Amino acid sequence: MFSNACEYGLKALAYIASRSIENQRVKIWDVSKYAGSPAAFTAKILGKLSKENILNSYTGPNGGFQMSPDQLRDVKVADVVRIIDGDDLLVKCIMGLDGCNADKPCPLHYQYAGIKQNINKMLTNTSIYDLAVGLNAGETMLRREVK
Amino acid sequence: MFSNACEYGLKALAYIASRSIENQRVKIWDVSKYAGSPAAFTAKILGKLSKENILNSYTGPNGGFQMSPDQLRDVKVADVVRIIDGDDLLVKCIMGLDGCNADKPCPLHYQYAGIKQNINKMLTNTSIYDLAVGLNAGETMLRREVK
DNA sequence: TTAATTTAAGACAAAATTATCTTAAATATT
DNA sequence: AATATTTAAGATAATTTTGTCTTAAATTAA
Repeated sequence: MFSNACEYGLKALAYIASRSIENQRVKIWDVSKYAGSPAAFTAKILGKLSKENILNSYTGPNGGFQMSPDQLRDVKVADVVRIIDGDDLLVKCIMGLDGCNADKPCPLHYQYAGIKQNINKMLTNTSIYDLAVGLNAGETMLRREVK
Repeated sequence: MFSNACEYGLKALAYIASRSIENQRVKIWDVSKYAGSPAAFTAKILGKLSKENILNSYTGPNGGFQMSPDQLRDVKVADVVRIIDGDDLLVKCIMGLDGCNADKPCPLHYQYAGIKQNINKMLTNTSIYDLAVGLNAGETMLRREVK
């Protein structure tokens, strides 16, 4: 479904958002620790997302990563998936048939059509903020336990 | 969703099944041509599937690939996906959270639960035969046009 | 201005995936 | 038996993904 990079990116953002809601800026080691993702690799992913205005990064002491209220409000899971994995998951035919549609369907087209629609809904309707609130409420988690 | 290898495998099987229904055995070049997949790579995938009794292969003149009536009846898309891609798609957490469940859910758990269930249904309820009948009826296709 | 902290950027490397090519084995036909 | 046909198996290679390491740049504080 998602690539490792995308999973890391979403988990990192969920954590950063959960702290941003509390007006906290977090460092890459914190992110790595709480999201359970390799620090250097996650840093590279966050750099890419930062360039795309998904979150903000700051160098120097008191630096780190943070999401603005605007970003918390606007960024959807779909935006992150598109940046990291491209839009295959949102648009591609499940059998890889180029130009698959209701007129020229692949053999799985109709079985998959509803699922694809629901995946699109999930990705476009869920914001990073939505991922974060459950974390802060202790209702959801990013890893089994924090070392 | 599926790997390239899995897409090739499913398309190849759909074509082989469509010919097997007509009691025809097909050669790898035919498969490659009609499924639009690289021949040598597809052959390797079919070799693996053949070992797992998804279809039968025959060497020599009049050789090729064919599915038996039993295989046509019994083989589900899920079987093929499991052999080629493993069972991640059927069981894994969308965020990669180890041990994600309703008690310890990842932030996307509830949004994804229904989708995951529907993916499982699609894969376990659809047989390779189902993929083939639409092809023979001219209702579905495996590639834009055959060169 | 110097030193410490933190992310940025890119080189480097390991592993997985995708793909091709060559040789071997099996089978059928003559 | 010899030959042609076809898949099997494994070597090889290219590409992508995953991941680390080093150095640079930015920022803060003393």
